[in-house]
Amino acid sequence: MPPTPSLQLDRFVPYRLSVLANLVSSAISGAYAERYSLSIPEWRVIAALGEQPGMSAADVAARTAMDKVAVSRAVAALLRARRIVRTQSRRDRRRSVLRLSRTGAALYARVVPQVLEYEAALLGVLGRDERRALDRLLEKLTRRAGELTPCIIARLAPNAR
Amino acid sequence: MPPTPSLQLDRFVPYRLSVLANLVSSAISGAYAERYSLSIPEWRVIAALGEQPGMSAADVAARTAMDKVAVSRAVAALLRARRIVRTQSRRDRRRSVLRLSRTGAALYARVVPQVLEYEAALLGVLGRDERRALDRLLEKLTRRAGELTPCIIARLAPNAR
DNA sequence: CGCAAATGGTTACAATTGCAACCATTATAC
DNA sequence: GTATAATGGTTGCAATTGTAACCATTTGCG
Repeated sequence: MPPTPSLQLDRFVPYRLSVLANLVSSAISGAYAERYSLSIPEWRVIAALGEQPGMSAADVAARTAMDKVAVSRAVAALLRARRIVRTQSRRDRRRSVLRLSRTGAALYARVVPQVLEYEAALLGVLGRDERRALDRLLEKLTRRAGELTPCIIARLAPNAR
Repeated sequence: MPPTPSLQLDRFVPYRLSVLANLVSSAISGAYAERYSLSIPEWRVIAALGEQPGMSAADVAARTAMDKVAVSRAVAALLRARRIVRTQSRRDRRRSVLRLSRTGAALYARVVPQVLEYEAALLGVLGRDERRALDRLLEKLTRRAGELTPCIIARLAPNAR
């Protein structure tokens, strides 16, 4: 009987999740990074705007779970490359209104099928029921992780902001 | 019929995996980072050595899916803090032999229950069958992602090293 | 109204990270 | 055997990233 409850790394779900997510992320970014010189945050912004045009930077950040600084930098790079265009909201002059440019939309249209193809290849090992189970598990775990995180932060840093 | 097969970010498994893994990782690191001033790579090295003492840096890298540079730096920091000790392999004088120091082992013993507790809380939303399903899915997807990654790399960068 | 607080967004600076080059040692080929 | 390649590990440098501070605008409230 070990004095410490034993931790087996490759039975440990957080670790396994991290390894899997990293594998998948780097494979996906391989599908556009070099080819179109597009960083991961830049791609995320493009993906968000391709799905729902007209969002502000803050909307994009919320939508993609990115940091607002990361969004700001990605937006700056995409503007420089003329892959998106930015206007100002009339109602709230702080808010930007972001859209894909023609170039950006073309890029989006080229990359989307590739990443979907990757996803299909990945999920190809799963049967219909397994996919449904995966969907459900991701949903449940993400919700629970979201509930757990602020609480842990509060517990460990009760004085935080 | 859209000209582009549509990408819905929150139906897209790679994206969902990444969000979940980030949530979980930051929650976990919250359990030791501040408290023991231990970075994520440092904790990974500790965890690997706690589970299997005597590994070399390369072994640790393989075991934890970390970059060898990251391991090297984490090892340097842990040596400075006297949380691990390093000797040299007699048979191969390039290889290091790493072990937790008494301090490191104590740290390990204190952190392990916390991270296990977090894992238990996370998995608490799942029933027995769901946990089994999760285990199986993680295994299948990780294996598949591993198979897919080199192939994609090869396809996109046929001239790579 | 008028002031404090909140929000959107950017910038500066420091800390992390990744990549390539490197040294030392060991394995392989001739 | 020696030359060459491969492996273990570290370091330097550049790029990425996170944090905090900041400006502008808007919101909430007395």
